[in-house]
Amino acid sequence: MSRTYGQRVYALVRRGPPGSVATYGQIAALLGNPRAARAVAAALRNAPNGGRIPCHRIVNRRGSMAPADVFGPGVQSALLRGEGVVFLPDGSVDMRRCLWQPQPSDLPAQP
DNA sequence: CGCGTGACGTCTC
DNA sequence: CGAGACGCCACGC
Repeated sequence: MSRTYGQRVYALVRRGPPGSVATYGQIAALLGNPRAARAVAAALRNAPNGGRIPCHRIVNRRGSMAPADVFGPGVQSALLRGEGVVFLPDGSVDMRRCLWQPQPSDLPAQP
């Protein structure tokens, strides 16, 4: 089945555990293209929330989250806080502590 | 069917 | 070390 880039992104994002966050570039790199961070964002932008995709766990490389217009005013930060994500005084996520570290076992099997 | 835009990141000068 | 250009995918017009 020809899976679109978004489908692969969704599958990987779904593996992200609560309390941890991942970056666009990280997902793209895991897919094999570290320069496809924008593609990840494009896919998540149209990600079907009905598919239970924790798109709110994806933040940028600096730990800043997407504009409030995307999810809502302070919604993403509230969701992350509810999961136990640690925030820094400047309002960004503490990547040093909450960055998702995927193990080989958590990654999809290699065809 | 083609161009421009957008939740980004890496590479090059 | 800083700024600029390119790359990737999906969607709207």
